[in-house]
Amino acid sequence: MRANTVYKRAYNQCLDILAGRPLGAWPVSEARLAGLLAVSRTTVRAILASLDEREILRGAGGARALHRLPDPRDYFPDRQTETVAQAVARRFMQWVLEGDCRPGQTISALDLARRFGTSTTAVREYLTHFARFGLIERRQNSGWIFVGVTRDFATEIYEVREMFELRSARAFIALPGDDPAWADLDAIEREHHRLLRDPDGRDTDFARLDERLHRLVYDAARNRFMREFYDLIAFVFHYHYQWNKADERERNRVALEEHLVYIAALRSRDARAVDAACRAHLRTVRATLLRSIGPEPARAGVLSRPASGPA
Amino acid sequence: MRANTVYKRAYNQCLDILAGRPLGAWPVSEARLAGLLAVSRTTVRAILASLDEREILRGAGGARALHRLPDPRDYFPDRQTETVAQAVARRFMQWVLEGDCRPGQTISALDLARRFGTSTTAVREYLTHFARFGLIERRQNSGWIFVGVTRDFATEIYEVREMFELRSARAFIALPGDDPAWADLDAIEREHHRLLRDPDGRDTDFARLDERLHRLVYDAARNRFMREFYDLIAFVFHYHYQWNKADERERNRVALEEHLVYIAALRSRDARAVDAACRAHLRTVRATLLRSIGPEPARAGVLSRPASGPA
DNA sequence: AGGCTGATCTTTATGCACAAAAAACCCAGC
DNA sequence: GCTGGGTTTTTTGTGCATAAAGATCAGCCT
Repeated sequence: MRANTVYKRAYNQCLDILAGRPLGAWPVSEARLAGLLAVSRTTVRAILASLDEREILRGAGGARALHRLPDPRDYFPDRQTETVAQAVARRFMQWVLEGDCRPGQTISALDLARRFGTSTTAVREYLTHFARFGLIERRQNSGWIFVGVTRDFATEIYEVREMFELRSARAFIALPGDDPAWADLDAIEREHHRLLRDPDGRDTDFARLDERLHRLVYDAARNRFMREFYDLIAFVFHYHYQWNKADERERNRVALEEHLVYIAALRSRDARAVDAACRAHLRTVRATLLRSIGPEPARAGVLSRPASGPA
Repeated sequence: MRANTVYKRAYNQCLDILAGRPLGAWPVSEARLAGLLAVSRTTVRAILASLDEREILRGAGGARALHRLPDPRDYFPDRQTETVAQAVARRFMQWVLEGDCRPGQTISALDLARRFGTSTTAVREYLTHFARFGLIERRQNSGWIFVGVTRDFATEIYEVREMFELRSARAFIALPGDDPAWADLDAIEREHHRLLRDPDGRDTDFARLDERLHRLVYDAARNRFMREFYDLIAFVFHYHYQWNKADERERNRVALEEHLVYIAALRSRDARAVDAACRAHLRTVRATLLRSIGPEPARAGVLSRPASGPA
């Protein structure tokens, strides 16, 4: 049976709104509340009915009034406000990143469904969606194969990334001076200096900042294909990041320095300098990734072994 | 209930094999037959049992013998050998190309399921898969929207296409002289001359030849992301081709001429000439596409007005 | 030994029917 | 034109049946 997560999320959100209100009249129409919570009126009615039953609200229509303030026990726990699809996505990522999953390994949808406590349909839906990244492949009537980030995969992705990012950087320096992207760039630069001064931040601080900078550049291209491609890059980055903790501190420092050169080049609007800084940085990043993957095992053992049957 | 299309397809294929055999001994092991038909031994066993029941085969193991030749009535009709997934894909394409679908229109999975005579699950699976092209978008808890080939979409796709194709063409001219791609290129060139001499071929002849040439170039990049991107280009090309029949003959002639220049440049291995020819051709193609889309209605009505299709 | 065959058994993918959640629709009354 | 009530449709998710793949094993022939 389908879970009513939309209702619960919207209900919680509604409590937040009410929490800041004085007791008494609160004449908000169903339609207006629906717009506010970004849900349908059907859901709003369910919420109002529930609030009425709990005697938080009273009356109807223009005569609706806030009767008592909500307290923490009125809220639904966070766990219950997550869609099944979201839960599957989260748990799959977690499962992959925990490393139970090696390149060339087969993935059983049924097994994942049991692991995640959902139906196979939910898992299947996620896998078909995730397959767009090319990290998993479907074997007809058989199952899924985790391709993983092989050496070829990494090389190919970085070939495309270089093209896209150079192009985007060119578009970036062509942005008008009053474009909000420039302010974002300033903020990002400040964060870089902060992180360089205090390198003891959490692991994810650098990763997040890195993504923020590159996405900002990518967005300048105003091209949905380039933008979407960055989703893949980001995943590969995080995936690889999880696996290669060696020299992490030093690597991050180098990357931050390169970013600062890149940022300065962007601000100078000198196309040649931008190209150089971008190329240099991407070369470093690619080298790091390839090093963490290690040498390819003679091109044979990746896909040939698990394919014992006629597939 | 799951349909046994794999079995039926393999069964038909098996009849084909038997049709060319003399009556008498036919000692082919189950495992070998499984490899031959590219199915599991479980399916082979079902096929053998069926052939035995119909008295086409007799005996077992080394003593298996062909008792009578199969006749046309033994075959399963083609209609039944198609997977549900394949059927949905085919019928969706047909539905889109028939033009029941305008940019900005919502798509109901339930409606499609009824139309195609399948379950909603099959349709959903296909839609999530097809969404990778960006031609349709999912609205959470609501449905799908057919984005279609808008002016922005076309501009963005061609920006990427130019990057990819220039890169691929560069890779192409770096191929060793004995690479089979050169022979393919020769064959494609001959087809071009044939089509120019006899322009009364079927509509799809040109489309197919165009795809063959461009895919050949793309493959030279040895990059899965570029290769996959061509799937999208091909779809957009066919989609648009369906809608713009004006000046078709003349457009095709121009394209064929440009292709010949492109091919000559590739064979000359002159990077500059290749760039020029490739750029010139892509400019033409993009202009054609944009003309067929028509002017964008002031950036506002894209999603609000269901009218103003690509025709 | 070791690979092949045929038989039996187990597991997984595929596809559908169905239930509830949530959106979308219609409509009278103000 | 907005409000709120009732109704219809669609999406989301689950459970389940069957097709098909995969695993296991005893016998048999080199």
